[in-house]
Amino acid sequence: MFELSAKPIGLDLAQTAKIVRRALDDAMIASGGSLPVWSVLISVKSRQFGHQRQLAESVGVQGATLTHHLNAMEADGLLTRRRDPANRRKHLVELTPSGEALFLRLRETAIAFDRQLRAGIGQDELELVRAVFTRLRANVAGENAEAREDAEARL
Amino acid sequence: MFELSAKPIGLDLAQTAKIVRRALDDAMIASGGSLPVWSVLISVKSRQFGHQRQLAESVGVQGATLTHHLNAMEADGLLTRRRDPANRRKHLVELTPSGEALFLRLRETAIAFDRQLRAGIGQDELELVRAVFTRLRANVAGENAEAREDAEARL
DNA sequence: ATCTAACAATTAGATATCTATTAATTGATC
DNA sequence: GATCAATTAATAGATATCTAATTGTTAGAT
Repeated sequence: MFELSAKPIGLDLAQTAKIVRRALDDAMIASGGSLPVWSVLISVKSRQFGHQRQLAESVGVQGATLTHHLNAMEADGLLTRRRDPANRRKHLVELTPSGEALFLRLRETAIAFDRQLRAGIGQDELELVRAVFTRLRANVAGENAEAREDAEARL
Repeated sequence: MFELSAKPIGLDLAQTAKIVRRALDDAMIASGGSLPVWSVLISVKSRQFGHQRQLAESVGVQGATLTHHLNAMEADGLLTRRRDPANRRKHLVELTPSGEALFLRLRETAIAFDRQLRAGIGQDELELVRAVFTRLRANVAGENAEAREDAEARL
């Protein structure tokens, strides 16, 4: 209609991701957490003694966003932060027993959600989708570089 | 490791969507708009004389979020809102010449972005990915219904 | 030893989104 | 015709995210 493909793949991707993310968030809330809380919990568990910089990357948010969630989770008694004695710029993040318990509960929810999510989709199809995802990310990485050059050119 | 598949498809979906969305937003900003602005512009153009309720659905946000963007875009002189004489509860949203001009500019950006995004991906692969997206949405729709029942059961 | 650059986390301020509530209008029923 | 329910948009208040600036700490250079 506007010379755009009937439905740009980026639009389909965004809408699907929004629906799925929302559903997972709902499920996590019903289990006493939230999607960001689950992301932080699994990242902390996956790399014991991780510092916040690594942690933020693992969660997939900026450092400031992580600080925000850690504040809330520390206030809720899910984790503790203390200075790394070896390098006092760094904070060591560790789960409390309460945090461990919530991790276990949310893990069940995540497993059930993932099972439901991939129902009726073959392993080969999933592999192909993952490959396309990889290509999509690579394609916009190039796009980004161009946009950055454009922006710099205007300075 | 935690009995979750190496990388849940939902996680891959979310991360890819975030990267692509961000890249498109950057491109739109470089062209003098933003992703939400582009979404509103194309939705308004697609359904001339649309009311806000339909418009919000088309954009994929809640009514309150649309109001927020319309306020900003009206302040920027991109569109006008006026009462529908036939039903004064409804507002008619229309683009100004400035809004039309921005639409044309951002359309170029969107077309270029979509071309870049799907580079090196075959039509058959895209079809399969779309089919998987449809299945993912259907799968979480069921999940949602269950969560809702759970929530109600607890009241 | 001091000074400067780099690094880690936090804070401040902005945007985008949501749900719940309110205000205005319409239509239907008594 | 008055009242009550439904509809539409706006507002209020919350959460999640970002970038930019700030604070404290470390390491390297002179």
